[in-house]
Amino acid sequence: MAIAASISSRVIDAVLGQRLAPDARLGEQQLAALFGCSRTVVREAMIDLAGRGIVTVSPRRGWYLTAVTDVFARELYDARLIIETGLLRQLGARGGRLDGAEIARLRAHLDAQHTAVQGADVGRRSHLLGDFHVCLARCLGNGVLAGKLRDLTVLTTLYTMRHQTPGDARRSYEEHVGVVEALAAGDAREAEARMARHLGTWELKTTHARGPDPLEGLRRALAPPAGLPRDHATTP
Amino acid sequence: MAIAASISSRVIDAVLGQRLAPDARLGEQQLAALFGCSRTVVREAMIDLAGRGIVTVSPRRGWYLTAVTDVFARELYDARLIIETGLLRQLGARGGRLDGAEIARLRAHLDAQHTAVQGADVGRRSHLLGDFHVCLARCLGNGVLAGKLRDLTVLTTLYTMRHQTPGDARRSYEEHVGVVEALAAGDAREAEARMARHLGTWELKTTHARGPDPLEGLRRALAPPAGLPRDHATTP
DNA sequence: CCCCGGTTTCTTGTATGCATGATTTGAATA
DNA sequence: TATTCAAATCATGCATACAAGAAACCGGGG
Repeated sequence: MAIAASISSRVIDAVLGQRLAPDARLGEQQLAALFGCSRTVVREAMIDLAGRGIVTVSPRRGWYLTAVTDVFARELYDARLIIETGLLRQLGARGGRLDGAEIARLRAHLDAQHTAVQGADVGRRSHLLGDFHVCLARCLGNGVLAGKLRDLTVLTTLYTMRHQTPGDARRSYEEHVGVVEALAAGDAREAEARMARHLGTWELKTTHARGPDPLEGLRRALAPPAGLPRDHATTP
Repeated sequence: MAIAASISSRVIDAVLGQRLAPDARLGEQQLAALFGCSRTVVREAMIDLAGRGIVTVSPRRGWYLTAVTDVFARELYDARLIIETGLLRQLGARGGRLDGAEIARLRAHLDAQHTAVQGADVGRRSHLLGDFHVCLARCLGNGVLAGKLRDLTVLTTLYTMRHQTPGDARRSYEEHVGVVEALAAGDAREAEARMARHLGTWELKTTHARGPDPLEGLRRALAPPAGLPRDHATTP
């Protein structure tokens, strides 16, 4: 059964690292061959991932990474905002603060993000920037919400890969630093506000891209080249 | 595959209705016979439930309903508080209010709770009182968090079945009424406060029962009868 | 009476085989 | 050339068979 968990984990890593895009096909046979096990084990992993919303099964057709719709993405961002600010708010309400070891862990994570942001590996960058939120939630002491947040982060990545946001990695990193610094200073309330702003800007970026336009993909792909006359139109 | 979902659903219903207690054994063979399918399908349901934390597998021994520990229960209550108050806070922050249809749905649910609280079916009572929170979350428009909340409610039930709280069903019902009335009046902020108080009292009830006492169950069971002399002690 | 060893039974873990249905391919036809 | 229909292909859905390990059971010895 550890094999199934490993498959799930590898798929999640691949998504976070942007090596797998939404609608990517995950054939049972292929994964079985790749991991040297039978379809039964692959199936367990797929069912697990499906329960977390990361893959979707089309009956008798196959398993695919879920394509996150706009309205669902809105729910995702709402959920993340509620969970992450809620955890920080709770820390503040209880007058608690993170101990040195946890602050150190967060700072180490920030260091990794820093080098990744300066590097060229866009997958690793995305992975670390997303994983920071999970790491923070875990430091805040709630494993249940941390686990859910990991799934939400994966789904968020699946969404942003399509609607490629500006991807201002540097800014995201700096906002992460701001949150950790507030926590290190023992100011949980400020950390909460900064996190709300951090997630809020994301939400805005996607909000302007909303609107019921099911032809978004086609429209973008088939848009006429700007500035060129339609010199090969079929109906003049 | 609909069969597997049905099995999961039936197990969840049984827990919410307190017809299955923690540590209850869920044998693959027995469930297969009961649902008229093969172990393969049962296995899918178990894996799904395991991913949601509702069942736990002991290798080569069997599947059991998870026994929620005290520290984990604390996380559960924290998570519920964050999610439920967060949803209400978000509604207030956006200045929105529930429309008539949703208020009506909540009121209908309250009616069902009312009759159940007065009735004798303790299972149905527990089921409805727990389900109210899920219904509310769904009315608040976030399916992701509503789904997670359902799982958390199941786990909460598994915990309270052991540490039988006073079970003040009437009071719970009245607090639910208070939340819905605030929502009907368009006062999301008040609804949030009432929900926080509602969940807070629960948390208190379990908090006083906390403390690292792994012998709690034994101690309670083997406590000497008050007032009676130990006239049959083995060592006089 | 209690304890210890082997055996038996019962459970899940994994692989495999067949059924079913969706998709694609191909040729025949208007 | 475009279209339609049948057959082949390929994927998952489900059941079953076997392997492996855990717990229970039973007999013998102290």
